[in-house]
Amino acid sequence: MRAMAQKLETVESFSRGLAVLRSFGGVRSLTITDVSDRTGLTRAAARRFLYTLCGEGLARTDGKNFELTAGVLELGHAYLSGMSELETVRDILQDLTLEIGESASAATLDGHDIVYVARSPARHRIMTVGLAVGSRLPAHAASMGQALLARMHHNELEAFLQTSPLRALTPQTLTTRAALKERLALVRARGYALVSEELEIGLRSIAVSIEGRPRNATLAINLSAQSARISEAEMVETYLPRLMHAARRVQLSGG
Amino acid sequence: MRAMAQKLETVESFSRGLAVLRSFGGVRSLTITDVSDRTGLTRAAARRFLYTLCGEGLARTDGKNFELTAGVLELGHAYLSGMSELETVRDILQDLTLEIGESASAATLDGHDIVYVARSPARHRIMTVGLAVGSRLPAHAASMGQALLARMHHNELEAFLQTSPLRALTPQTLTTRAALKERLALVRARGYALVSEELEIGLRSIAVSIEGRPRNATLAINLSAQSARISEAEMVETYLPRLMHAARRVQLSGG
DNA sequence: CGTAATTGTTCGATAAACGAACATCAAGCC
DNA sequence: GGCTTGATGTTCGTTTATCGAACAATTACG
Repeated sequence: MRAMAQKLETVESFSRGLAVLRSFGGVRSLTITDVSDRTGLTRAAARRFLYTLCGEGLARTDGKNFELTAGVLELGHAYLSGMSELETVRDILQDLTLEIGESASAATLDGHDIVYVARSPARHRIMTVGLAVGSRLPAHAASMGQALLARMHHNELEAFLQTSPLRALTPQTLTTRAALKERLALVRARGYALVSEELEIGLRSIAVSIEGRPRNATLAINLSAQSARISEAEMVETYLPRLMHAARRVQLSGG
Repeated sequence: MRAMAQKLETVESFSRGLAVLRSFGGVRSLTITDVSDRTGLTRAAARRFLYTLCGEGLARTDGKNFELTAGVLELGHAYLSGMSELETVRDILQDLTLEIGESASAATLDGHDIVYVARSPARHRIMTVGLAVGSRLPAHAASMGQALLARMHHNELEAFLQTSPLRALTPQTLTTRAALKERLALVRARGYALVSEELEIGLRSIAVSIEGRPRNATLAINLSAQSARISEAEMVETYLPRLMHAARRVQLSGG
């Protein structure tokens, strides 16, 4: 798609503006010069885009510092509100959490990452970084990522592997194409992805993909737990049946 | 802020692009002509912006229909990730839900709406429309909205009332400035906002705002229940103490 | 099949966006 | 306090990015 953009007319100022919006990631407040540094735009350009965001109600300024407003969430909401099945997915995930006492999530693939689209957290946090809708994690190291990659057509998967860094997050992360391909073959054979300590030390999760969805709207759901609390065998034995039942419910709901 | 934009240099193409992005709200898939109709842009302009979104990985197309991708969530995430206190807020809301068995939420004001920034849903859904982070509701009819409006400075509140439609969502909604002002005075005097069936028939909720936050970063939390399950008096007696305790925890956490 | 309407696209013209230069502010030193 | 230097914010003539009218392609209907 990025290659495609080379041949078709686009609006460069829109891209630049989006870069300005993204430059707020992780920080609350930025000056014109901060944004200029983060985006590579001139201060004059950064200023114009920031004032545009303010004019749209997406940012505010005290004259020196700029902050995004909650109105920005409306942009993400444009995507979520187009997914009519998402309410049902949330309810089903919540049932899972009540039943099992562990966090349940749904994610889709975007580039080399999974993106969380729904979450039902358990009371006890198990990852060092809190996850929310919109959070991204490297697909190769995440159970939902592997479940979705396993379903990709061969050419698509090759393209993914050619361009994905396969970064090591822990000593357990699969960082070679051969290792990941072997794992994905196993995922395909078993019908689920089980990931232990590849994403984070102490984290184990199991995922399945939702069948019957269009190729460009794939979705996976998972359950995560601390690896000290449950063995792989036990996760398969006690979590997997319920997870597959939930997946079936999502599928039957038109999800 | 919108008036301010008249005097300052902005990038009109960025605004137009954002309008294209927003035009996907509520639908999954749009053609060039659909977007043109929804935004008032020419088909040629709509096409350029759509292809820009595709080039940024925020949309994809089969050559005819365009859909947003999950990458759009990254834009909303730019706002959420700048709120360092949000993880703690989520945890605290979840404690509330576990304790009481009802949905707990946090929201901020944006224009005439509240915008949900965190949610801990109860198992039983109580509103006809599911809420998620990024969901917006009219502030005047929502308990968190009233809690936040009650804390506004006089001039600010007057400006809000001058421009807000005060739309009736139910026969109980407060739709006159006088009625709303009277309610807000009561909210101020009591220290909490109690809203019954003003937002939706069958829905009762109680909210408090978080003290000690900067004027432009106000936050409120609430508990919602079916009005048939709990009376106003009982909500005040059993929910309010816990809600205020949670608010205190949020405040002390730097939230 | 032929016609009309609708939808998607091209490219010369225009005006929107650009950034170099200027103005203002802040910090440090005497 | 005054002066100098460096950093930050802004202005406006110039440039080029974006524009939409007109054309091409596709679809729908009789």
